[in-house]
Amino acid sequence: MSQTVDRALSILPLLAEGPANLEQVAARLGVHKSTALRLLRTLHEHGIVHRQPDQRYRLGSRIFALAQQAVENLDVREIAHPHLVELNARTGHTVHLAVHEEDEVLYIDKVESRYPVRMYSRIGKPVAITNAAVAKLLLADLPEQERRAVAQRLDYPRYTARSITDAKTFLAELAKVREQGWATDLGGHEESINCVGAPVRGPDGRAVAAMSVSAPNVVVSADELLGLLPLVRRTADAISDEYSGKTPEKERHP
Amino acid sequence: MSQTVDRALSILPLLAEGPANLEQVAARLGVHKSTALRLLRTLHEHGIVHRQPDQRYRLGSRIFALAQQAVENLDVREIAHPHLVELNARTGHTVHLAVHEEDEVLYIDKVESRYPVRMYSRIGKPVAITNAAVAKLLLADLPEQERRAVAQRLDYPRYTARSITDAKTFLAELAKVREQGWATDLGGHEESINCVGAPVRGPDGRAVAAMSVSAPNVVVSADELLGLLPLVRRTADAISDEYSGKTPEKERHP
DNA sequence: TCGAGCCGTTGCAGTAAATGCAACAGGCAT
DNA sequence: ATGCCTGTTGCATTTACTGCAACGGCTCGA
Repeated sequence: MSQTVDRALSILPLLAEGPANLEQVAARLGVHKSTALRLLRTLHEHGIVHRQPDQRYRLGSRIFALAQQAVENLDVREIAHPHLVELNARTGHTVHLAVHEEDEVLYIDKVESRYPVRMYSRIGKPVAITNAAVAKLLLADLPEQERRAVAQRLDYPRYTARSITDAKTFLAELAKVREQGWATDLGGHEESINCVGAPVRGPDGRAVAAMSVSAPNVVVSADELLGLLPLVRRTADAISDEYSGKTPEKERHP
Repeated sequence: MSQTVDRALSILPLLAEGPANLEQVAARLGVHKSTALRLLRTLHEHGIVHRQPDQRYRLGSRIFALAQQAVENLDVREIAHPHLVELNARTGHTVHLAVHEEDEVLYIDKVESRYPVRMYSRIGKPVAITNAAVAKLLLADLPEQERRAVAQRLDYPRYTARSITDAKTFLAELAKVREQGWATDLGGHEESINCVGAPVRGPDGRAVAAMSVSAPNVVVSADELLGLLPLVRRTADAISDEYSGKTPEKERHP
């Protein structure tokens, strides 16, 4: 739409490949040297572009600062909420969103089941970290050393007969979750409740949150709940994409 | 220099603060809505700006992708080299640059001492990881869990009487190094050789490399070498800034 | 149901601002 | 010293950016 800006922005991916001098930039833009110079100057004034001692141009610190500030000011909950609502509308079950924080995993959003039977949980409340699907997802994403250390520190209460009650089993479960990219909790926390969940990832690929769908046995069987897995994963991926600022393939013709 | 580009770039820090709609952007730029719209469109086409479902604008994934690609294609050695040469010119001693890679710390650049007595080292060769100043610096920067795990895995050869020979001592030394932001090796690897070093940090604050000045006892005493510390640190910081694309305060009037 | 208000979008005419040219300048190597 | 290579500047041309005003879609309230 705006030619000047268009040209200026086209410089960025070019410089991301590595340092380049004025002539190279001008050549790849297909413009006169003087034009390229003025564009680079403007980018330079904004700190987007950095000038090396050898006069060549590179991407500058401002790019890093902007990227960092942008993620800091992003609110997962705000972005995720509409997706959670939609998933709840489609399935009718309780949907949770959780984050990891200092050896705890906390619910930060929840959309209640439309069925009369509901499970107990509250926004801001720590989850059953050794069994909840969202906890497995978030801990599975940690680097190996830290994952092992955390697993050692935890308590393993036997909520039910199917609870995970030791670090070794837990780590094995995390490895599986890490591998497959989704997690379940089949009666490990509350006897009659099953969950299936998937991670929400940020622009760097790390899990920033996790979401799950929970339902009691009496409403749907574990197998039926697992049938929702593709939908849950698609939802989580959609949140990830939106959180990362990715624009999905949409508009074909204007 | 270029008004259009200047305005377009001014939008970025504004959006980094959080999502904003067209009017807000136009207002803060001091331009007509239609002008802001066209700028945002251009930014959008380049993926720099993302449009949320609620029509508001945010920074897009391209920012993150660019920042990431830029650091990947950056060569610390290339940037550091002139600084190392200058430091060597000023001090006369051997200057090393090293990086951390899979439980090893490797020399990736070296500027030889001007004195006849030289120390043995080679580019590409692993350093004495339990004693070298550069190794301490790079390992001290790891997250605590990983640092502990690495320390356990290492061997602790007794090169000299002053070598570090156990994990506990090593971890204590790393903690000290982490705290003070610089490191030494006083005869821990070779009896008669002392080193003093400082870390090179990337835009995110993590150490991407470390550099050191080494000299034999017969040329300068350990105390004299320590006198070079401020210079070494300034050099390392200068490399860090340049690596991160920071432009130091320079030009006052054009 | 209708209408008012809010915001984003579009077409257009005027002109400001970007472009390319050509000449200059500074550095480096021959 | 001299020539080449690359970045920089002043200027005339005209392109393409701007602001205006009118339109359109949507939401909210009467």
